[in-house]
Amino acid sequence: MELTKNFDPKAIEDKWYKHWLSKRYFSSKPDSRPAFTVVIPPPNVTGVLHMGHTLNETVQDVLVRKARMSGFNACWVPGSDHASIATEAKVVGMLKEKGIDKNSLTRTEFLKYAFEWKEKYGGIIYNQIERLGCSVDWDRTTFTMDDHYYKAVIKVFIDLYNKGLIYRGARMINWDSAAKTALSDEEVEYKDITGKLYHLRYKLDTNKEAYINIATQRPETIMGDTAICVNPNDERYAHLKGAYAFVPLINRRIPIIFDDYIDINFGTGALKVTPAHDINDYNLGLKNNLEIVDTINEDGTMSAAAQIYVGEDRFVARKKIVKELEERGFLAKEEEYSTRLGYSQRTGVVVEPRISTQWFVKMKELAQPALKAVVDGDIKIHPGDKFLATYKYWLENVKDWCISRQLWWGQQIPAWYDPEGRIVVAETEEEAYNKYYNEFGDKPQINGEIWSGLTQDADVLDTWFSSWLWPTQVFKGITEPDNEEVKYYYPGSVLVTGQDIIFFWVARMVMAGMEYEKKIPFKDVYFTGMVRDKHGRKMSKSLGNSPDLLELIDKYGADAVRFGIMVSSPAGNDLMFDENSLEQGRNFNNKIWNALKLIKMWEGRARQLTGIYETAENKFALDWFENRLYKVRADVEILMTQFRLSEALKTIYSLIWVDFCSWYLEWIKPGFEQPINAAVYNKTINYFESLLQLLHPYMPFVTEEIYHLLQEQQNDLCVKQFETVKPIDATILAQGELLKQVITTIRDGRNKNQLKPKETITLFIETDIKETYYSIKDILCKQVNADELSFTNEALANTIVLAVEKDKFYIKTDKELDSVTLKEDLLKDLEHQKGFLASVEKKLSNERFIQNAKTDVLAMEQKKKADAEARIKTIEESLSIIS
RNA sequence: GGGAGUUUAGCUCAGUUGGUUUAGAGCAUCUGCCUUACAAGCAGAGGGUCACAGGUUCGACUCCUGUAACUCCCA
Repeated sequence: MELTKNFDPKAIEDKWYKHWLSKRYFSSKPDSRPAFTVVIPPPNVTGVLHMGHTLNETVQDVLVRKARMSGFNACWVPGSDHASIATEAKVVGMLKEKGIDKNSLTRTEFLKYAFEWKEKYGGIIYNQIERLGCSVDWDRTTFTMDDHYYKAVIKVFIDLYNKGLIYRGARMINWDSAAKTALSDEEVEYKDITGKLYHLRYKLDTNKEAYINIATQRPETIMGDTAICVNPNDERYAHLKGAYAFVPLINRRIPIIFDDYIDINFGTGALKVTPAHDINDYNLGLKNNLEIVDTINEDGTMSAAAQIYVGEDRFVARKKIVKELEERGFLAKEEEYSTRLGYSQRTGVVVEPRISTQWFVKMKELAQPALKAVVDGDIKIHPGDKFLATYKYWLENVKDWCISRQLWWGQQIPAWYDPEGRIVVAETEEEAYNKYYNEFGDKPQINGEIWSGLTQDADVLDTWFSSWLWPTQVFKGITEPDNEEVKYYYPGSVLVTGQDIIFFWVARMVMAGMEYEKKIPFKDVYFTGMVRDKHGRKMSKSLGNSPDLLELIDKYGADAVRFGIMVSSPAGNDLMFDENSLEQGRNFNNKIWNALKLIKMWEGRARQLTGIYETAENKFALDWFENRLYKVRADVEILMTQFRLSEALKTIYSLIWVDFCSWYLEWIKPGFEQPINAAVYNKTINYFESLLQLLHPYMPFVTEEIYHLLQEQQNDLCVKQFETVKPIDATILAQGELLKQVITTIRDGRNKNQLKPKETITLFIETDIKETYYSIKDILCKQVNADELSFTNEALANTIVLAVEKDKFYIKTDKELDSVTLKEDLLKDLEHQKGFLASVEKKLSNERFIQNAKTDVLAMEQKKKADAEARIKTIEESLSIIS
């Protein structure tokens, strides 16, 4: 069989993914094995996978594939959420292009368009997950607007309402004037900006010539002013008790009130109170029974109540009002002012504080068990406790959750109102009627006529109000409580997600899990960092620094993308994404491919040759590598349970590239066109298979392909189970290290003396432990291109002298030697060793050290001292024979 | 303003209860090699007063205090 020069990912990725699917390796049914359950953090249907998702999905796939190969029944549930605000905006935009106004449609008609849109674009994400090689159970794909899921959300709403944990009320909420909906506190992002502080003159009615100056950032809201407030301890305003002032431009007469909430030192010390447009003013208003004048419409334009500039956008109105205030002498001064403004996470517009009647979830009660689960350690957060404090803080200071959204795309709130505003909450309209009848007695009468209808709340629920049920409802735990699947798969094993949604999603899932399953939803939470570009900037559409996933896969291959993103992703830290690391992944693919090519060259030459297998160097190489393999297997096992996935990958990478390719294969490599012993060949195949298996969770495609090219296989690597790790022989590992060190030292000596790789040498070893070299001397000769090796008991003149540990090596060659460099190197080493010895001796001559240090530490120091002295002696002897 | 975290080689990071050869890896750099698996490669090398200043200790990258810079969260 002819193998291509380089590995070509394109040729095999699709083939293997289809093969795995056809074997149904990714589909899971409850059985006698322990479950390993992961639910995908549902990306929203409007999007494409960005690099953050790529990191996230890769981490999950590594964990899931590893579990599947380690005796677990691995179940990874894919899906997406409906993203009410974002999707509705896209659908409205799509309709607009078709010349259709949303308001001209009925709710049902609109939803039909929305579902069509979802069918068309919602699959993009799934295709990307597939291309990345993710081993998700596609039969379990769940969408938060599926029928059963919709029912679950409604059921939970009703249940919490009946428990008194959901209420409806008028509150100051965050209003998104572009999406025309309320937002939860978590959906507001604050940014520092430089604004302006306007000092305005309000005429007092005590004296026609007297004014009071107030400072405001929002002059367009003065028409909503219903008071001016000053601090009762502020002497400047003490005389104004009981006084009134007039709002500029509209001349409303408003009282001057006193409250120590006011900061005397801020602005002018006098605050205009606009209860409809500021949360603090709202509270002041409640306290002082002030009127609420709402001057801004839901689309952000000035309302009729504003009296002037009606219909103008709030920011346009601001400019015009400032101009008019200035012209009419009400503007005392303007100053620069740095402040923070809230922006909508979804639409980016400035959030408008607005009084509005909305639905809320009481969070205090739900938060308690969720806090306890993490504090008690039932749920472990990784890495370390980096995010524990954030989680705790939020739950300890949690505020009620505004869950109603003024949209159509989502679960419609199951509340019905009569014309007097009385509420019943029920699953269906019919049930609502019955409930209403039961609750309020006879059918209500309006204007003496029999009343004929209840109206359902037009709003839908926050998308997170459906996502928080994800770990249970993907197994229908809400709609069919205690069913076999939820009993088997819940709680999940690990949740992998970004630290940015710790409140939105993670904390709330724990709440829902504790409330409805009475159990935590997952045992471990692994937070990935944010993906940045190589300059450390956030990836964003506007910067254009976010690469296209499919293009990257086309260019480097899925395995290389997975490698690149995992290798540069230490747990929890931000990841500086750099295409260099993908290149490294591609090179790694190629390295493994070439190891395959080398071994395949031997296939036809593998013969049972008497005596050859049992040569000492073959046996040494085989034993050494076997132990290296076990050592790394054990290390990787530990690293992975600690979620140190990046380190585990680096460890495997180095085992394959350095230990296997650079050392082991060179050691067992037969001479040019020479036969190889069949036993050595077969063991090498087995080692290679183990390496591929170890790497498979990270790079599934290339490993599966090579696994099958190595030899005829009865199974697939994808589901090949790991064998238990055998005990490790530390002695042979140490011997291997010594051998590598000797080889490297001699090669360095060759290099420094400009010996060409092809020039052979004669090597002499002066050592007390000759027997150590018996099993490795043939490897040594091969690796340093020595045609002759012998032992000596004395220093040899006119040779290159090198020292490793207590042993000395003499290289004899025809070439003229660079004794100056040689001497310099030895002197440098001598100096280093002497410095080291001094530091050890200093320790050992300290009485308090002798008294306090543990015996094994003491013994170690004494050994260090003896070793250092021996090395110094070796080096000095070597120096003495260099002319 | 409050809280959390980070600071180790040019870059990205390890360094597990303070002692393990006077700090490790990958990438990048430099030198030499087209050696019959691989130039997307091979062989070798150089590079760090562990942010700064104190303190605890026989001993500090590791523990404590302070300072500085950066990042994130909250108001």
